[in-house]
Amino acid sequence: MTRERLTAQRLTRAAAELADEIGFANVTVSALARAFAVKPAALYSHVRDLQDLRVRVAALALAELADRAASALAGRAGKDALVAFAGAYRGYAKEHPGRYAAMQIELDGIDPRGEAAQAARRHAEMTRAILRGYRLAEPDQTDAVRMLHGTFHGFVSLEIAGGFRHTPRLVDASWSRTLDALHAVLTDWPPPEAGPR
Amino acid sequence: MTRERLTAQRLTRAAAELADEIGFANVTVSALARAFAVKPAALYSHVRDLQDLRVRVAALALAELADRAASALAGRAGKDALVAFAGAYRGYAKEHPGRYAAMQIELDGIDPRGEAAQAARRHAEMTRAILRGYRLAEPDQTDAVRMLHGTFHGFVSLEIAGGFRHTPRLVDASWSRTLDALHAVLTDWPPPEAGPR
DNA sequence: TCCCATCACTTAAAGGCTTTAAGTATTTGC
DNA sequence: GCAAATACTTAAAGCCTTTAAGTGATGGGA
Repeated sequence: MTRERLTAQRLTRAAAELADEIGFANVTVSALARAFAVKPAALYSHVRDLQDLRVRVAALALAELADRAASALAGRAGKDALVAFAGAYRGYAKEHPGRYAAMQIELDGIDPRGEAAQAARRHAEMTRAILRGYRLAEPDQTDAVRMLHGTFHGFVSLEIAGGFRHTPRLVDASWSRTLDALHAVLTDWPPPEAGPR
Repeated sequence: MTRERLTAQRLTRAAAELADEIGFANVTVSALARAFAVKPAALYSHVRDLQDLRVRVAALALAELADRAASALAGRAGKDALVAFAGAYRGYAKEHPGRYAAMQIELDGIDPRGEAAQAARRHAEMTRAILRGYRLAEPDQTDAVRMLHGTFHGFVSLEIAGGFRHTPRLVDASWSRTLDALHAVLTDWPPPEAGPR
């Protein structure tokens, strides 16, 4: 019974699977060891500790999402690109809620040369690429990047958390109209202090 | 030494304090018991279990935020109301990161007649009140409520998580411009499929 | 081919967490 | 002033993380 040897990569992938199945918060060294029919202590040769494992899952998810977003973006521009990128984001989050949750961990003390930080940079670059279609100059571009990121993340995480389930309106429809609204406001980005009224 | 008796309310309040200090994820029955110089088991007369404690903190936070938002909204309308509401939301989240995190727990299996669900309903009502200034009919109103909620939550939680710290631009400025953009798009809410280009 | 070192995992153990059950002491109501 | 309820402690089981030491298989060198 020469079972497959453990590696950090295999552990990370399995942890990501587990996260989608039982929730990111329930991904523990013990649970992962059980999945490999191995004692918990065995994992510590491959992964520093639980925190390390979780950061690895976050990095995996970030990279996967960046890949998917890049594919979605390929060959598109303008509103098309916006919708495709947003769709990739939302689709990934809904297919992989555990991985998505992993991405939300504090990325503060993370190695800026690590895979996670690199994937995060790819995301930012893609968002800026979308905005190129709208001809926004700095600092408007940065503001718009932040607004887009915030809107995507906020909408999707409220949707996953069930925050929209109390109103019958289809969430897909609201998502679509939210993208229409974002497109409109990017097309005609208002100057500062557009004035009340 | 007649120390103050424990109650669910006092525990909840202390847990909220603790959450802001050490992070919501680190609020445990043990830590809370320590704060009261009491054995962990003592808490179980007042609170069903850890999950119950956490839901109580979430409900407290939701109610506090609803109060603050209501004050901010009083006597305002139009963009003024939007900015005040959003400011209350962001201010609360930044002052009380632990409580804010508590609000993000799955509210799925929650008692719909409980304090938490009630506070959530107050939030939705206030958001709709803001939108009254923009004369949106259903289903646009629901879509806009979802977009606003999502944008506020997403922006603020990315900010707290440190997602904006890699660009020098002041976050306050981006927040302000994001509100300008929301105001603009609410003022001139685009019809469905506004068409690419 | 044999041996030895390394590797990959197990065993063992300490310490923290949640949660229940049973015990004790204090307070409360009559 | 006494009995009963209350409020907390003690005790214990079970699960978690993490480190250290142990074991057996593997594979490279002679």
